Amino acid sequence: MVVSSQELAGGGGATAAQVRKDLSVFGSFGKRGLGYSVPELADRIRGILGLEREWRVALVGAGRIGSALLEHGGFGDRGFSIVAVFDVDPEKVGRPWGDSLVRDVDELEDAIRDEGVQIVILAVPAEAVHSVMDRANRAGARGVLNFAPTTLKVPEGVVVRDVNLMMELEALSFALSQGPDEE
Amino acid sequence: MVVSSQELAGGGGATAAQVRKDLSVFGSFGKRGLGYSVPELADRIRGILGLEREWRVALVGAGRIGSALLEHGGFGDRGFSIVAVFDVDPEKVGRPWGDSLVRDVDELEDAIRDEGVQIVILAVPAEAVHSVMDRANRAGARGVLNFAPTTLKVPEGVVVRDVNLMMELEALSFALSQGPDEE
DNA sequence: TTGCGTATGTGAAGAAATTCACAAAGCACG
DNA sequence: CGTGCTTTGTGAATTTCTTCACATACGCAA
Repeated sequence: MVVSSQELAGGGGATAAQVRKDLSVFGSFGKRGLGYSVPELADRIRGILGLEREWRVALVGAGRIGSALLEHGGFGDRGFSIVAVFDVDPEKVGRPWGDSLVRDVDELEDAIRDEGVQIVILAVPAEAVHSVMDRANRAGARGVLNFAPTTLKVPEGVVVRDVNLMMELEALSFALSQGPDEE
Repeated sequence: MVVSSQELAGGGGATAAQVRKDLSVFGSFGKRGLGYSVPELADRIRGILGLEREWRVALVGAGRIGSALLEHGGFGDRGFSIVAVFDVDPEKVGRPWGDSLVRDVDELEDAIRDEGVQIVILAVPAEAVHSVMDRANRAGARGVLNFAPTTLKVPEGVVVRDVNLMMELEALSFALSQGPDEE
């Protein structure tokens, strides 16, 4: 099974040349006159994205966002293991969560160290984000997926991705305001 | 109260020149030697983003993602009104949801037309996304916020934003794999 | 093995975005 | 009013990203 840069481009919103150039950054694994072998391409991309290894993930905040993540599932398949879940609420601490139990957020540092957590998902209120993140970083976590509407100031070497629903809606609002009917 | 481009840049990850150039696209509202008046700037930005008007939003999929949205709140304050919630599950239809009730997804087109919905939030399984989106578009919705892991092919004039948690994690994975320890 | 059709990989050209750098403009103070 | 200090707004320079275009390489068939 084989796929051309043309086809790859068709799926997303890119051009064939774009696809080829992007892939070429990581080496040249395509057969001229033929295209890219799908299994090989998939392997290469997994390697590039670092999905070959297992990533150990901690979820902080056992609220709805956390539930939504759990429901979605499919993380394990892609190499992301949620190894611990934390909350401040004594009501929630001790309750079952997937395969494990919700732990008190006080145990965060220890757990990160003990479990070798590299990535922390922050599903906590904006006020709490900074302190949690600092503690997670100090304990050795270097990746953060942040759902709170805050711009984080992070230490060197820490990578943050923000998911901000309000911003997404605002982007829609902007795009629609520019639309043909409006201007 | 006044703020300089320098300060604005400090908050996010941009430079002062960047901020000034971006703002200048939409006109020049800043006082030389002084900076930008915060209230005026806020007003202008609201205007640019189209947040002055009310946007009418429908949520399709009364699952955890929907709950997370509801919990988050603050939409009304920013001009986004969730005017209807839909689901296929007969269990869920008829249940209360915020101020309203969950409606059957069969009513989608009618409701969009009747309520003047412009934006649809898709929190449904990947398989269902296309059919729901097509119907929403046909009924007049022009903005889509999609949580399903699918690349949507959309008609002219429709704006889509994707929120894909797996991709965010993969981006973290990639960034961490490039990190100082690794290469 | 030679020739043909196809699709990659990549320099070079072109477009877009970012940064630089500075004139013009406002405020404060005497 | 004039001098000095500050910060905008914006052309020009620079960097980054995208597209073009074509030589190169592969498969296949005869």
